[in-house]
Amino acid sequence: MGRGRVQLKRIENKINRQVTFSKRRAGLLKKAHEISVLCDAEVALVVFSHKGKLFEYSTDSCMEKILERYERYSYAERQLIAPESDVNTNWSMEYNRLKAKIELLERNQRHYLGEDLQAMSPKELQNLEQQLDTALKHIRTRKNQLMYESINELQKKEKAIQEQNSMLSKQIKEREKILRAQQEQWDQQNQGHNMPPPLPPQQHQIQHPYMLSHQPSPFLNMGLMQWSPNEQTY
Amino acid sequence: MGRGRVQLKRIENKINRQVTFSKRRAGLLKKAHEISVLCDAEVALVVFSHKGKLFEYSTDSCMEKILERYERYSYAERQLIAPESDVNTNWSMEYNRLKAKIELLERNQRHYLGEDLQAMSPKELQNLEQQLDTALKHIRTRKNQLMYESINELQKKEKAIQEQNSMLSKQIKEREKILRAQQEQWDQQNQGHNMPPPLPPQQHQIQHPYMLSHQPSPFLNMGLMQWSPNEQTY
DNA sequence: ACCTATTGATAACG
DNA sequence: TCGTTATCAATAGGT
Repeated sequence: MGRGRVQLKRIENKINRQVTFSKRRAGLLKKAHEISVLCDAEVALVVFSHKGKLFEYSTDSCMEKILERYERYSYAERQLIAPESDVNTNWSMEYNRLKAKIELLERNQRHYLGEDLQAMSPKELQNLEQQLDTALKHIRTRKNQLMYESINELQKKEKAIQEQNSMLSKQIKEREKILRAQQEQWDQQNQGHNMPPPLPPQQHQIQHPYMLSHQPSPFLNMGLMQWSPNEQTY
Repeated sequence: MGRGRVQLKRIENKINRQVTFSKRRAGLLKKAHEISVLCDAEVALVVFSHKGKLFEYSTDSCMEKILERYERYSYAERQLIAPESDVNTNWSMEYNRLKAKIELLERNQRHYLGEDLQAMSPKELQNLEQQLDTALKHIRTRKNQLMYESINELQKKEKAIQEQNSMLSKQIKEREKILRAQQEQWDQQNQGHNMPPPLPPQQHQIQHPYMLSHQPSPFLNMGLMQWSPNEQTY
C-alpha cells in the first residue's frame, strides 16, 4: 500500500526503516485494538524496535494476565517450562542452590583450615592431608621465588650503590685536594695578617645513598617470617 | 475497509464476528510479520479468540525469549516507577550478596589448594603458609588419633582372640584325652574282631576365630597411605 | 508532520 | 471456510 510495492525484506535505509516502523507500529497497534474490540478477543502485542525500545498493546491493559494465560496454554500445549511466569520459583530455586553451594564451600574451608575434622573418615583425612601438603609445596615454591627475586634486586641495588659510593669518594678526594691547594695559597697571601684560618678539611662521613632513598623489600615487612630451612621446596 | 464503514464496537452477529475474526487475525499476523522483517523489530503477538483458542506470532518463533525480554524490560520500568519495590529488590540484593560470597569462598579455596598464587603479596603468602601448616598439624593429629584408636582396638581383639584360642586348645586336649580313653576301652572290648579301627586322633588345625568374623580396620583400605614418620604430630 | 497516489485489507455476499 | 469484489484504510515516498 502506498506508492509502489514493498519487498518483504529488511529496509536498509535507516531513515526509511525508522519512518516505516513508526507508521506500521501505529497501524499494528490500532488493528490489534480493533480485533480485540470487534471480535471480543484477548490480544497481547509486544514490539521491540531495532534500537530496543518497547511498545506494547494488550486488551484491557492487563498484559500480565494475558501472558500468564498464554504460558498456561502453551505449557499445556507443548509441555514446556514457563520461564518468566514463575520467576519466583526460579529465584527461590536459584537461591537455595547458592545457599547449598556456600554451605559446601564453607565446610571445605573449615576442613582446609584443619577444623571440624571429627566427622571425616580416615580416607578423607588422608586425601585432605595430601591436598594440603601439595598446596603447601606450591605456596613455598612461590614464596621462595619471590624471595629470590627480592634478593636479586637487592644485590643489584647494592652493586649500584657501591659504584656510586666509590665515585663520591673520588669526588671528595678531589675537592680536598683543591681545598688544600687553596689553603696553601691563602696562607702565602695572608702571612702576618691576623685572619681566622680556614676550617680544617672535614672528615667526610660518606653516607650510603641507598639509605636515603630505598624502599624496603616487601620481605622486610613480614614480621614473624621464618625461612624454615627444613621445609623442602620444589 | 470493505463495503461500508465499521463502528469500533463488538460485532453482535456471531457469524459475522467469527468471520471478521478470522480475516483480521490473518491480517494482524501478516502485519506483525511484516513490521518484524521490514523494520528489524522483535514482535510477539498473542491472540485468544472469544472461544479461548490461541493464535500467536513471534519473530523468529522464539516467543519465550521475547516475553522474557519483555518481563525484564517492564520490570526495569516498574523499578523506575517504584524504586522502593519490596521483595524483588531484596532478592536481587541478596542474590548479588550470595554471588559475591561464593566468589570470595572460591578464591580462598583456590589459595588453600595452592592455586592462583601469582597475585598474592609475600605477606599474604606467609599467612597462608602458616594457616595451612597449622591445618596440616591438626589433620595429622586427628589422623594419628584415629590410627591409635584403631591399633588399640586391634590389640584388644588380639588379646581376646588369644584367650579364646587357649581355651579352645584346652578343650581340644580334653577331648583327645576322652577319645584316647574310649579307644583303649574299645580295643579291650573288641579284641580279635576284624573291625576297622577308629580314626586316629586328628591334628586339629586351630583356626583363628578372628579371621572368620573380623571386619578390617578402616586404615587397611587407605591404599597409598603413608605413615610419614618424619611428619610431626602434636 | 503532512500529503496523496497507490496498494493492501476486508465487509458483504455467494 | 473460500472466492469475489466494492470499498475504504494503510502507507511509501515525497515535501
